[in-house]
Amino acid sequence: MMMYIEIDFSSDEALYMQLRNQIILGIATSRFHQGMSLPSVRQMADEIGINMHTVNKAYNVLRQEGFVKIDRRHGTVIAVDENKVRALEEMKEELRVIIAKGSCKNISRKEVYALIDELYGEYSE
Amino acid sequence: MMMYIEIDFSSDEALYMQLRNQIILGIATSRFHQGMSLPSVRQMADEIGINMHTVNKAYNVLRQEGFVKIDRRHGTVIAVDENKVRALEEMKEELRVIIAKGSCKNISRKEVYALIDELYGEYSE
DNA sequence: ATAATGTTATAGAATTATTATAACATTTGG
DNA sequence: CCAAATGTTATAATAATTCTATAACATTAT
Repeated sequence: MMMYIEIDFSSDEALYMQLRNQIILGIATSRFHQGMSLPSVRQMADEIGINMHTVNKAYNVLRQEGFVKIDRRHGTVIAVDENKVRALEEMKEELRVIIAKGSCKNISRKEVYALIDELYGEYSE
Repeated sequence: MMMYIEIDFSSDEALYMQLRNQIILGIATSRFHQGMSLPSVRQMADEIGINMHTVNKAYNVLRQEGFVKIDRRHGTVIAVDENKVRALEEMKEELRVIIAKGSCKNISRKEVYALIDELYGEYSE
């Protein structure tokens, strides 16, 4: 099954992080849904032209972050763990410097709201 | 002049990025203001116990991002370049995966607004 | 049984991050 | 004018991370 994952080999972002991001974006846009199996590490590696271990690393990051469950029987399956408290804490830390940067550049709260709305528009609802 | 920069040597984040972040946070919280000189690369390196070149790297990233100007005469000086269009574009890209992650975890737009408000509260205004 | 799964181990190459010296031209301060 | 300080550049070495390459393993699906 084709996943149509886009990897930019000239990017400075690590391949396993690009893959991790693509899968998170895929879940957010409902291309990937709860219970759906991801290709095996070997299939995914073949499809996008990278090494098996790089895929494995991405899958394990996703497991650590509560986006998939990895089971010997069914491979890697989308399974979003909704620990909202933890997710909110993580988001706050991830936003800290980004918002500081915006504040320095005189970006208002409402302008950030608008960006949030744009992005939420691209995702669910 | 003491800058009270906090570096975590056990963090997985690169030292030069930690320093870059601390300075951006310092500007956002008005600890550092427009026109203020940062310590020379050698002084800063001594103060926080890292190498001169690592500081130099951080300063050059900050210059690239429009937070300081580096002048042979006055050293490195806080000078925020307010290219708002560019800043908004950068912020949108930085938010993309973070918001996708939140959307997966059922974090609502309003909950993100609240986080933004909390963080803006820590900064200017 | 055969094939496919994730996992583990080992090894090597490539890139990045960090430190260490040293030197340079320029500019500041006494 | 002279000494000290500035950012910059060069070179080198070490460490850590990233990515690839094989190979093998136990478990599970068909």
